[in-house]
Amino acid sequence: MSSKTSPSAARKAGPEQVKQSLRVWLKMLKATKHVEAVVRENLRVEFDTTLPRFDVMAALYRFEEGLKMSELSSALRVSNGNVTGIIERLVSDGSVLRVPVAGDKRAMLVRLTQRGRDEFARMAAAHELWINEIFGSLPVDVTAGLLATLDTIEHAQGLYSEGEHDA
Amino acid sequence: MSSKTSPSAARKAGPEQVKQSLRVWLKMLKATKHVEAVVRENLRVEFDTTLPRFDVMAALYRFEEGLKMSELSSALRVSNGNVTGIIERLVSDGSVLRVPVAGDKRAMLVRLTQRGRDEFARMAAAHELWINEIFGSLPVDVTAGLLATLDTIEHAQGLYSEGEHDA
DNA sequence: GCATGAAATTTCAAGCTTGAATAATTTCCG
DNA sequence: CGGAAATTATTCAAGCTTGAAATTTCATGC
Repeated sequence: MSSKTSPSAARKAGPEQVKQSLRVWLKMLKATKHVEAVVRENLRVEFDTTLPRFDVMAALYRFEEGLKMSELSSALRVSNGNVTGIIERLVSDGSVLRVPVAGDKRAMLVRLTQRGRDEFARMAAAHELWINEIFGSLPVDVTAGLLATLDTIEHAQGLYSEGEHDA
Repeated sequence: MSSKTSPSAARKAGPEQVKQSLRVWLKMLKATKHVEAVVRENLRVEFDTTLPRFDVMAALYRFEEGLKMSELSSALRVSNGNVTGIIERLVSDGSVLRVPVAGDKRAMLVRLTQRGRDEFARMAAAHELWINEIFGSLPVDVTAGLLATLDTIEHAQGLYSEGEHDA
């Protein structure tokens, strides 16, 4: 009768653990969305631009020599077609330049114009302050712990072969 | 000449702190996007649905009696017009029902159909497991610390009068 | 009753995002 | 060389998202 051996019981997640996981995730999501909303709003009001544009410019700022479309989309981890549209608008704004790649007629190199660089430098400076207004109040040991925990999350399940991590 | 008193120096954030804030934020954003991407992909592949739809259904699941469109959009913290489109699609899927509000011809109550409830229950169960796969490996004290830290972030700057917090 | 403003919702234009399909080019190999 | 496969980028349809404008209805005060 009592021969119930419950084979998978050892590795089974308790309902309490599942709930806690969910709770943490929802809070993390909420906090992230909150910060993102602040950044979006500030970008819109102070610089009349958007977060995706900002992200693209940030990537191009870092690679002065320019990036191929495919490099850009994989750096930002978004789809190819996505970047096409954003770059299009940045080009017509005069912030980004397209140059053909020597020796490969398929590829295009995109890079910031000087105007784009100046623009982004101003935005990045403001952005740093916005973020620091939110995160700057955390004690150093807390942010250190947060960094460590977030690292763990990223590597929690090696199911997805993450491409190159940017430094 | 040397009468520079630098009035704001006392409260000035050190460049090291700003950098650390930025580092934490970028990592938090990255981790959140990673988890979100997993959820989106799983919802798409296993249930042929989207995260926004899931979010709407989650809210409606919690309020069995239904919600007004305005209540729904403020619960999800998205724009009014946004919800309209999502509900439209959920209605034509047969997952959501619209009922007029007695005594107010402007308002509409939206609620899950039985089919919608069953659908969501299955999705929610799977969702819990996905999340637990990622967060379940964290030690209890770490998740506790994470929860506390995230709370601090939400309330770091009381610049925005947050509406009602959902429990 | 009636005007005036508030509230609830939809509509709209613009932009973001994805995954799939397409097109052009390059690379690999036989 | 010449064709199959891989790479690069764009196009496309569908859906999400926003803020603003428009619409309808309600509430208030006169």
